Amino acid sequence: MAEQRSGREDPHPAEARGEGPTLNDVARVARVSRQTVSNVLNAPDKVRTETTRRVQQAIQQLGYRPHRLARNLKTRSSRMIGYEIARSRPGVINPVLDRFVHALVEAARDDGYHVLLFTPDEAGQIAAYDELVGTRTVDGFVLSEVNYADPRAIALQARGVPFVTFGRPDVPVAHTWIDVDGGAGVEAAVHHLAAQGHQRIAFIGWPEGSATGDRRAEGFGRALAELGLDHDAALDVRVEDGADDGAHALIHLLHGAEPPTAVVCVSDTIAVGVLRAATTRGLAVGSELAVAGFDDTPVAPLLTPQLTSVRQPLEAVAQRIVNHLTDILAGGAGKPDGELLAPQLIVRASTHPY
Amino acid sequence: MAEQRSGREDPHPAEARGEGPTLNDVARVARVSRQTVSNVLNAPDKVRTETTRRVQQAIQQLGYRPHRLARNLKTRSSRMIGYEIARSRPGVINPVLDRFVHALVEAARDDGYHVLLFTPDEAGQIAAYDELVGTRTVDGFVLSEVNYADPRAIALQARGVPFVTFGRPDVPVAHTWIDVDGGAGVEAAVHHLAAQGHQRIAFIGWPEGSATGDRRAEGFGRALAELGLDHDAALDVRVEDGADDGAHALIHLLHGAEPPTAVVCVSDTIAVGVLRAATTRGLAVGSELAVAGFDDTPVAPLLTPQLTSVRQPLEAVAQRIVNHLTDILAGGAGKPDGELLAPQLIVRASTHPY
DNA sequence: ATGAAAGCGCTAACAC
DNA sequence: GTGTTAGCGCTTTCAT
Repeated sequence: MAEQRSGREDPHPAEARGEGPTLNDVARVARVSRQTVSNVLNAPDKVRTETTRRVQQAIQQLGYRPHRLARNLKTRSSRMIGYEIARSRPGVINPVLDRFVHALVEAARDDGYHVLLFTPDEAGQIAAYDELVGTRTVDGFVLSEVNYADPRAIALQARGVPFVTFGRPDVPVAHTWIDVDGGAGVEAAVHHLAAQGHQRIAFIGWPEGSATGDRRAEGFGRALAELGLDHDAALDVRVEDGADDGAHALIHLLHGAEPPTAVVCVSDTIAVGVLRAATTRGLAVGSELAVAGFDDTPVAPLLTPQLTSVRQPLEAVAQRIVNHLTDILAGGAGKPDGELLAPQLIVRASTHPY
Repeated sequence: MAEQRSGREDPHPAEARGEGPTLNDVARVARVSRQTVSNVLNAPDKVRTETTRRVQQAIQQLGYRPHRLARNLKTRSSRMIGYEIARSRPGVINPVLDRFVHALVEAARDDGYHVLLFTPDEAGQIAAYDELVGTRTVDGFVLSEVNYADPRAIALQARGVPFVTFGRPDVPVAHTWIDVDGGAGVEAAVHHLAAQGHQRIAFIGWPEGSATGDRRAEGFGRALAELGLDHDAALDVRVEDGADDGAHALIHLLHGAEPPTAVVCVSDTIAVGVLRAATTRGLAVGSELAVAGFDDTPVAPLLTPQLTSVRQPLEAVAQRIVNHLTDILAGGAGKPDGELLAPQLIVRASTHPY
């Protein structure tokens, strides 16, 4: 027998649909209206304690969970953060993925967001970002490995899409960023080596043009100046990011008129090559030649000797990035802002003379 | 002046809302109904060419993109695949994250899905899966590193949630899985070593109880049997997954009555330790002691000497997993099914006598 | 404090 | 082929 009109009763109770229970089901069981249930969930102080209790119980009993899509459609937000996962390059130890992404996911979760991974297709990198924004699949982005004039940052900026970068722009602050002071990391390594008595300290960096690499290189120059050491151009070399490149660089350095007794590398990958070349040449790493790397990748403690390396506080970076981004998404924007975090030198046997 | 009533005209054109254009806007511009626009997008053959053209042009002109949330709410699917990202353990090289996750994202994208990353909170691992399913945030899951009687697989199975695993269950097929034949990988390594003339070949595996580890160990026994070699219990040891553990294991092996001339390791992490211990003892790896690892992690080619290792076809695994999962999600289920892929031995200097 | 009504943007039935 | 009519499950005015 049909109801006396009036749609009071939900014509499609959950059980009948083979789906989970809805707000309606909860409301019916708790004998309140839908909105009251919604209020219990989203504005608890608007509801009387007794009512709240009854609703909570109904929720419990039915195993109700709000339908995220429905909520998001109404709210006009996906509560999703996009992160582009880079293709892994063979022969290069990805310094970021493992720790950083996990930290990102954890931080996002604590702020009520999820992380959506994506990777560009033939349509191109920017198109991938546009697609995600256009379909409102994500609310904002986290960019890592940003470089000077990063095309992604420029595009997102132009479109007014919220994002925070891991890495800072060169222009005066235009968007919010978090970065690790790579220069300070190299500085710390050089000071550490000088404290061990080293006078001829070399730096093997990346070719000019990468923001990250250039700033680390600057730290090298700064440290030498602070220590009153000569900045010998012959001891400041640039190679691609590969172990073989590092090995060749070391051999080249050793062939110089006044070879270095210590080497700071811009990456662990390069340091691996340096270690190998040194060992091959019969140099005792640690005592005869000190070597430091950068990023403290998982292999650093596994090498022989264990590699001294500059560790980035990736967990803190991820945490701050998510905090800033969720702030922006919550509308509590404030001006774009930057934050520079300090890295930490992890000293191991490769820079110990004993 | 107000419209003559009748809601024919959308009272909220896109420009007025500061949001992107909607189906309505496109329909208005193309002078067709909403439904026709929807058909152009979802059932092109239902629409006349001429109409299609006009609609396409309107879409173009407005820069329209379907609102994913709205579509998903209607279709009752999120087109999202959940993947639990494991916390990175220090000192262990994660063999999976980098290549596998990227491949997963790429494969999912090609099938019209996105990958959502998550990690459990205090509520517990299974609770995290339940939450995602309950809120209908994801349509299904990919599980990696599954073990015997994996609690996640059991829980999802019980709830009827679609999922595919990387790794196979021990019980007769209950769900769809893809796996790499680890035993065959170890077998290949042993055969390769035997071909080099080695007779005393050792295996350093993980403690019993891990599906992956046990199967790799079985491959060792199988290979010895095939080669007619003795399965000397003293040459078949089990340690935790760490470089130090590998180093200790090798030292222990070398102290035996009849030490091995070759060692196959269940992981690259262990192999790193073996390499280190061998070098420390003055053993020439390659000629005096051959060493093989497993997983061909990014460090394998960076070690000295370069490490022979068994490489898993992670890209193919991801591809197959996503294909199966999207099939299931599309309703074209079929019976649960398994697929075993062959790994490939990458031979490098650590097992070469010259 | 609670309830009724409206509608987010889309697709699925069903008419025409 | 195309348009009309209903919602998907939720939140948000606005009454009460």
